[in-house]
Amino acid sequence: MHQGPASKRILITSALPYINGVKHLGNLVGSMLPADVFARFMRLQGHEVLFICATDEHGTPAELAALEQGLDVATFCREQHAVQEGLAKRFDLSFDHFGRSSSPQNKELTQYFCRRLEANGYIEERLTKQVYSKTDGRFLPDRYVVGTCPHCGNENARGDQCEACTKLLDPTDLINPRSAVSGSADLEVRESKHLFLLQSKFADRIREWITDKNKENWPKLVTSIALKWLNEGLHDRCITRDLAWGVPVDRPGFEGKVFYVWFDAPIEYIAATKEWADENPAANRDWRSWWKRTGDDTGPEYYEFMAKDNVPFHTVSFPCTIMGANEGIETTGEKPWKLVDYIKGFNWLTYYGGKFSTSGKRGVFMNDAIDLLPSDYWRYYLMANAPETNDSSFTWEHFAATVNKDLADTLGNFVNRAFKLTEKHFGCVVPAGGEPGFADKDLALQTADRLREYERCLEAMEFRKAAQELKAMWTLGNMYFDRMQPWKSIKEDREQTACTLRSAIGLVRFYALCSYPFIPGTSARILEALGLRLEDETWPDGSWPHYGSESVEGRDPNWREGKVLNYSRLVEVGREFSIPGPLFMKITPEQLAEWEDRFTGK
RNA sequence: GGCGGUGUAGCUCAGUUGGUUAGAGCAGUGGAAUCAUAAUCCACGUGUCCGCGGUUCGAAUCCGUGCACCGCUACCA
Repeated sequence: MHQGPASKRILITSALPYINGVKHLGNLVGSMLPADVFARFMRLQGHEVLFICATDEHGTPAELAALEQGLDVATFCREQHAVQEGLAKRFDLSFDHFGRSSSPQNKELTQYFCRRLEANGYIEERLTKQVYSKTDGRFLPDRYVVGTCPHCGNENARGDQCEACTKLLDPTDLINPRSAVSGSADLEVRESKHLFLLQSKFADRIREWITDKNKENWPKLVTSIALKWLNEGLHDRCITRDLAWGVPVDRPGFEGKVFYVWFDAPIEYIAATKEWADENPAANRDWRSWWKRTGDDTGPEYYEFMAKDNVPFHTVSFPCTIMGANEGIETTGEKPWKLVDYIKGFNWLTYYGGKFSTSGKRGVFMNDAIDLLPSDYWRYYLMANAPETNDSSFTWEHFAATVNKDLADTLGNFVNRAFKLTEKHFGCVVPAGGEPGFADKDLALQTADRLREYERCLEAMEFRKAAQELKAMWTLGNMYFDRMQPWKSIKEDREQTACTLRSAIGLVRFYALCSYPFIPGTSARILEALGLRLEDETWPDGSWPHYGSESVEGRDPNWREGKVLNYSRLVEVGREFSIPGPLFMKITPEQLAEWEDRFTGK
């Protein structure tokens, strides 16, 4: 892939999947997958992209999951990281680096940010009271203390809230409190010293930042969640915990304490970039250049992808960390750290209208999905139905219908009929002869309009609409076939038919490239059938063979220089191809029934 | 309890600042075609825009209210 002259630097991060267990399709479509589609689009356009993700490894759930499996937490995390990295590969998630929040780099940077914040007066020591379980030998987060609700008598109320009567609770409100970890009732309240980040001091600055002009094109979901937090009043936030697993607090009197997972997790975006640089010293990767503003220049464009549960931490908490650390940073000879330029937030993907649930094993998980079907099936379906402006519902019926109709029947079948028909009459060689006529130019113009809209949608990260445009472009190929009827014209005009089939094969190459962000595996298969390599390809634009303005001018009010591609010249005459066979297998009614049954929906 | 979101065609969803006969895809019905994975293409929408009330020349859109579902409520992440 070539880097164009107008090349931009684009930093993309996906919300970090939590280490605890395999992620489900909702997690995938909410951050990692759309970020990947965007990264692939931008790379193919010739921009310099750095795409960062990592596992979020700290926190109580990781410790407890390790305990349950009889592993020490470090081993557990190492294993689970490998599992998630393997799944990311199988879904063709093209991270430049898939890091770990437990890395030394993150330890170093987390401690650094805390020091910067303290230097600027944003850190305060406070005494807190917390429940300690002697049997478990640990402090318990509020919701890991269970007992009888004083309001409704529910015997399994959690220490933060009773789920039966929805009343908010303190762990000390509970009658007969016990540990959710061991069931032990041997609990006591102990005092503990902790660090607080004085977020309340940032309220005005965060509000100003979130409401400035540049945020007007952010998803409404994102700004409204941020404003909700601001309107409720920013609380100072405890950023340390009495746990063994995490980034240690490097401060006298804080031995045995670690930073709160939500403090160190976003910093891992930066730390993972350093991991990426450190893993290949010979490449001289300048990780700071991705995270620093440089003089008047604001540095790279930075995009974050996440589901709505993550939005507060990326619109409020992490920006506080960055803003607080940046104060007076010039005096240390350092440049300021970058704030995010665009947050793409997603709603929930539901499973038959209900919640995907890891603990309840409800829904479809990445490992199960990828064992059933190749990644492109999932990638296309999920992005075409991404929960962008609203929650959206996964059902097996809908999934099967989409795969069968769009991928197998519209795209797969078009590619197959183009290859098969050419083979039948000319062999597996791109045929010579003929000249494009009215219908060819009509196809080119219509496709150009679709392509322009498709590009606009992808740039704007409107993935659902982008998928619609993509499918519409595939349909134009089928329409072209039905209009030209090469199976009929071959009997009267072999030259003209050669041109038609050559154009169809040109369309095939075109589809391989423009579909690449969504279905990279299929793109690769198509290009391979044509004897082409992705590394040599570019986004279909003016550098591709196109009609000169005189050819179509006067007929088209939407004429745009260099964008109306001449499909009869997209693949050169005489090039040999192979027939890849069906690109997509249809999902049968039997499979559908079996999967619905196995993944207990409804 | 508080806050927020959602409720649009059988299904999944779009509907920019209120502006003519409310949209797309799928499903369904009819037709054309037969190169292809029985795949394609064309045509076809009488929808109390959740209910009620209000503002307005005009409301799916704004306001009030009721109902239903969902989420968050800061120590799960």
